[in-house]
Amino acid sequence: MDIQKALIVFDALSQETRLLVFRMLIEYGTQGAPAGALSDRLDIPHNSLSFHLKHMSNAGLVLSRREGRSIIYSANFELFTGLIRYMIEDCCRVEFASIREDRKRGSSVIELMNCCQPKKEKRP
Amino acid sequence: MDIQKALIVFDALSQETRLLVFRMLIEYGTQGAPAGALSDRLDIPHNSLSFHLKHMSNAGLVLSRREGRSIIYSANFELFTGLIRYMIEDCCRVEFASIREDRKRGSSVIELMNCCQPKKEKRP
DNA sequence: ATTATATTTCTATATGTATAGACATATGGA
DNA sequence: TCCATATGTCTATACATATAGAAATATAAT
Repeated sequence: MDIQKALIVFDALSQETRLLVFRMLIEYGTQGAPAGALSDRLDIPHNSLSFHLKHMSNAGLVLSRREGRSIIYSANFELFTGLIRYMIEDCCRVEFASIREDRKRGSSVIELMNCCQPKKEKRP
Repeated sequence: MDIQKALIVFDALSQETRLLVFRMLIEYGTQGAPAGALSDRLDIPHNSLSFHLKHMSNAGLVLSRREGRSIIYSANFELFTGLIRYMIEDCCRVEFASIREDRKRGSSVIELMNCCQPKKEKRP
């Protein structure tokens, strides 16, 4: 993940309909759900939803496949976790967040500090 | 962090100038940097930068304080880590990411699964 | 083949956003 | 007070985006 890709993904996540769709797709897991189910559940006209799904698809945030008459969309978890890694590695300081690989478990372990309000020092 | 707040922060991060500014502010740590330093280093007219700093400030992504003639901006790390927590808690499945509190260390520990091939990049 | 279903594409329109010049405000120093 | 410095606000403009009706495409069922 580089900054250009991160911008595209942040943009895809910065619109209410799209974030709602993404969260809903997460419920459906890797199996995904047809566009119509999302359209019905979110009460969004099918053509408007199609516009946003295309936007998310271009950003790589969702994957799609045809099954009969339906097109099944699913969340791209790998891209999403890639964005989280980018945020830790490129947009955080070690004092606030660190990341290390746990190869045995095949995972990245992130430690996020519970920083209180950054202390403002008063000048005499 | 709720969905409305997350949308505002994603939006603030979805524009190149703003993401560059945020990353630069992270370099400066909690101490921050005056608007002019950012304007100079990024070669952006001061009024354009002011527009984006105001945008980021409204989103809560940066904090500011006056020091003499300068206005010092700093990254709001707490908000940023709050967004990461939101992404894990509300936008991920347990199969792909989990979060737990380590109260002794005062931190949240996130485990991100490497869905496919583990990709590791070192920060400079 | 014809029709119904599922979704996308086309189109127009309304709204939001980024940019930068010109001007305004706030502070500190001479 | 006057001036330079640092930053913000106003304004116009160009560009991007969201929305939804209408039409088009692809598939399945009859």
